[in-house]
Parts: sequence; C-alpha cells; structure tokens
Amino acid sequence: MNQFQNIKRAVPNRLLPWFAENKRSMPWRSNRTPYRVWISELMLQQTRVDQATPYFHRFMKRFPSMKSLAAASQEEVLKMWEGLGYYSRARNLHKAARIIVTEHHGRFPATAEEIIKLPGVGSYTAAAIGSLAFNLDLAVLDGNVIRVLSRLFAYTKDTRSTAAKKELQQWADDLLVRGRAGDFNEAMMELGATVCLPKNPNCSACPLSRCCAARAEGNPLEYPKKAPKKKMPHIIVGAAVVTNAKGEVLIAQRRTEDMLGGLWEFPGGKLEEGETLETCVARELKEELGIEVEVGKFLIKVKHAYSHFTMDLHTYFATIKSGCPRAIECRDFQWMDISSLRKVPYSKADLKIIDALEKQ
DNA sequence: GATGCGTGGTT
DNA sequence: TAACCAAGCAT
Repeated sequence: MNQFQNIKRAVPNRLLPWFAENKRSMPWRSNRTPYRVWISELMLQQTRVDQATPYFHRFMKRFPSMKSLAAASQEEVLKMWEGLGYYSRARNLHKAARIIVTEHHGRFPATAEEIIKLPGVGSYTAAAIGSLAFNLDLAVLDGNVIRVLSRLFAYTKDTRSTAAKKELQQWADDLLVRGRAGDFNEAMMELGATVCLPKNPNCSACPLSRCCAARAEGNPLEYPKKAPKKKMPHIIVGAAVVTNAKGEVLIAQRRTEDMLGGLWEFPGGKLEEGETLETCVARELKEELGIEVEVGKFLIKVKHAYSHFTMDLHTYFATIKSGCPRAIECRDFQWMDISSLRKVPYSKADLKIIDALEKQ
C-alpha cells in the first residue's frame, strides 16, 4: 500500500523531528522511573495533561515510592485522587502496588506480559509504561492516536468498535520506529493533542499533512467516524446533612464495589415516583443507616454530570428522631466536626455541599 | 460486544 | 448551552 509506505517514511523524517521541536514540558518525564511513569499514565487515562499534572506532583510527594504507596490505606490513596474521577483507577493502583511489593519484591515488572497483568493496566498503559520506562517496542493507541491514524488513512469504520481498534493498533505497531518507541508514542499523542484536534485541526502546521488521506479529501473533520452516543438519563437525588447536639455531621462511606466506591458522602439517594424530596431523604436514611430523621431547612441544589447520567442533588439539613446509625447500605459511617470533614475523600458533588456548609 | 465508570475544557 | 470528548479499563 503506497499510502502506508508514505506515512511510514514520514514518521522518522517529519514527525519525530517535529516532536523534538514542539514537545511540551512534562515534568514527570524528566525522571522516567517505572513508578513515576505508571502513576502518571494512570492519571492520564481519560484525563487531560493539565488536569492531571498537579495531582501527579501531590501524589509523588505523599507517596514517593512503591513501598510507601503499598503501606498506605485505600482511603489515603483515594484522598490524593479526590476530584480526579474514575476512582477505580485509584483503587486498582493501590491494589497493584501491594501486588508489586508482595509478588515482585517491590520492583516494577519489566515485561509487557507482566505489566498488563497488573490491575488497572490495560493495553494502552502497558504500552506506555513499556515504551517510556523500559524502551520496549510497544505502540500506544489512545483517543489521540485513533484520531491521527483515522485521518491519515481516511478510515471509514466506526472507531469505537473492537474490530477497528484492532486494525488501528496494527497500523500503530507497523508504524512504530523500532528502538524509539517512547518518542514515537509521545509524538503521535502530542500531534493529536496539539495539532490534529477534534474540531479545529491545524493542518498547515502538521508534519504529516502531505501524506494525510483526510487532508487530501479536504474533510479531516469527517474522521474519526463514530457511532452516536446514547442520551444520558437525568436523576433527582435527595441528601441530608444530619447534625447532632454536638454540632457534628453524619457522613457515610460508599461500598467499595459501587460507583464512587470508598468515597464518603452525605447520605441520601434517588427520588422515586410520587415522592417529595423530604420523604425521599427520610426513606433513604432509614434504608441506608436505619435512622428516622426530621428533614429541616434546604441547604443547596448541586447540579452534576457523571460519566453516564446527570444529577440534581437536593440537600437538606436533618436531625435524628429515633435510632442510632448503623452501616446497612454503606461500608461505614461517622460523625465529624465540620472543620474536620475534608480529612476524608469525597466526589465533586459532595465537595460542593461542604463548600456550602462552610459558608453558613 | 456492550456497558459502567468522573471531571473539566472547548466549541 | 448542550454536546463532545479526553494519554482507557473491567466486567
């Protein structure tokens, strides 16, 4: 295929020199130890560099070594991940750290087969760690690379499909410059992140524009082809800031296997058909913690978008009429001073409730 | 193969 | 503003 040969030649001749001139500073890459590369790549899954960077520095300060990470509690790890989203990444990385300490003598495994066995590490992260930390010839395929390749080849299949991913991965493998996998991978992703953009591709600045099939067609925005996403459902949720005589507040910890697992929250739940928000809150606290509450003053409505639904979270103050809290539909609960609330991890929605509480 | 899983920037 | 989508993985 002539098109492929053109691109194959252009990668070392044009793309890699372009990358050498245009790479953004990535502080964690100045010291590419497997541990640092692993943490950074996990943070970068479905996340932009600018958002992950401050988290990376805080994380490395708190957990400078594999050993320190393995020795920490899951809650401490989640606290460092708080606000970054997709919290299974944090739970998995904590699990993996303990596996590396117990089964690999604390040394990061150095082969693709061993790396991808770690929880939370899939084909992308294994290739990223392998190429950047161990100089293995493994090509990454992320959203950026998918966009770049689908345009270079004017690829017409739905890139969300497994078959397409497999085909694109094969192209990436074939284009990879042996011995320079790290640079190749970073260059492809950097091109997607700064030039071959989803909406406004800057083709005139692209080192590969001369061998880009979509550019030749004049319609780079047509690629990558994607099946439309389903519309997200919207739910209404009622939650309570339950206070006691000492002025403490009741928080509950979500079950590990649930969404936002291991994070703390103000107890509550989904509004059911025909309910008022007040009866919803009372019912949820009975089910979750076994307490009867008097629902009082309204505090705040938090609007929030999760990965697969949107939510309006209506929050009320409440006091206990009868019963003592028990962890029925939650992992744990505790009473806390308002000034101590931020010591444990929450999702963004509950952090907005704490913001409102502190302003009272 | 399809679905569940956070958050924030961009247009 | 609503939609899109980002250095994806697990089940």
